[in-house]
Amino acid sequence: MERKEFAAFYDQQQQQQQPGMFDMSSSDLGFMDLLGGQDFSPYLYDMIPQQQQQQQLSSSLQYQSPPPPPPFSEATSDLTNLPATPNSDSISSATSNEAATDHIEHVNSKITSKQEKEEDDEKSKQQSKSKKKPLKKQRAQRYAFKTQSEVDHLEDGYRWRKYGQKAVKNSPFPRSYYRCTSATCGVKKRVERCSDDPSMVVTTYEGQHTHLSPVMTRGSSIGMSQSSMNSHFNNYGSMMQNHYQQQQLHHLQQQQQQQQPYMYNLQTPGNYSTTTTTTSVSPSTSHHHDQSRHFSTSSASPSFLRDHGLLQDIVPSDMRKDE
DNA sequence: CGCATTTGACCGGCGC
DNA sequence: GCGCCGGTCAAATGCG
Repeated sequence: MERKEFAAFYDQQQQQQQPGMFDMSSSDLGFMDLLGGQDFSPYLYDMIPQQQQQQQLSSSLQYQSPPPPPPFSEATSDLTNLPATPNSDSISSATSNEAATDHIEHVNSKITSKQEKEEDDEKSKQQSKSKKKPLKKQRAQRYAFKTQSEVDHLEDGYRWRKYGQKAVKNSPFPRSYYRCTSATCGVKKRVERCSDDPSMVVTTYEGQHTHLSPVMTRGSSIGMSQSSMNSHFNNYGSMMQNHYQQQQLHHLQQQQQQQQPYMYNLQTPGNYSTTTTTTSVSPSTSHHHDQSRHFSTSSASPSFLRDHGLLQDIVPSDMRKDE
């Protein structure tokens, strides 16, 4: 249900047409595909159960969650160069409709060309803007997070410089563009508020940091003790790194098995939480597929993927004592 | 003073 | 070719 909402939201954001047209399975596909399926970018986003959301909203919780920083480039290795994921034909089997798929592919190609252009532009500018050959360049990896938050720009441990803001079509909320302030790091992120649900903030990361988070080496500024913040981000960073590797691993397995997308849940309980839960969620609320297939939560999975509640996200698996 | 933000201009892709 | 749109630039401004 939540994913459907998000897919519809994204659809509106992108094209303002056919809202609510996707069914569950195509929604899942659509989102994954739109945002990163082609270049094998795992997309993480919030999938808070609706009941829980409503509870949070009605109780007017000051609910903020720092979106997790993308993994460092070292963590991805050459797995990022995997071939494009063939998704539309293999996943949209059950109830997806072709119009949605076409639309998704269209938008996806749009994104591709845009990104290629941006990267080309950046290169050509750096090289004294002489001639620019449209070299095929690999897309930067992108990660989208949907987060319930009252503030637009969430702390994630990195320092960002805002370089633009644009009005979003059919949305009263603007989209902000940020770049990582680190000189050698070209990571960007976009932050926009969901027009359908103003309490939700969509953060899209593009690229991977080539450096450690500043809060790993310095203090933080969001009301935590330095030790707890360092602990949080260190653990979290390593978790995400592991997580990311696992995603890629499982993606490979999934491609071989059934090429199913996987979904994650990112949500943060509590006020300006210092914890972020990342749990596996079966795609399409798993109508017709073996849940363990999408994200190996079974015994075959690493221990950090087992359900330890919040603990699994805060304490690295090798520091926990599994009962 | 150095850095971050704001904001209008600009650019290129795309659809008509 | 034109207009729309998403994304970026960069000068002006703000702030500690």
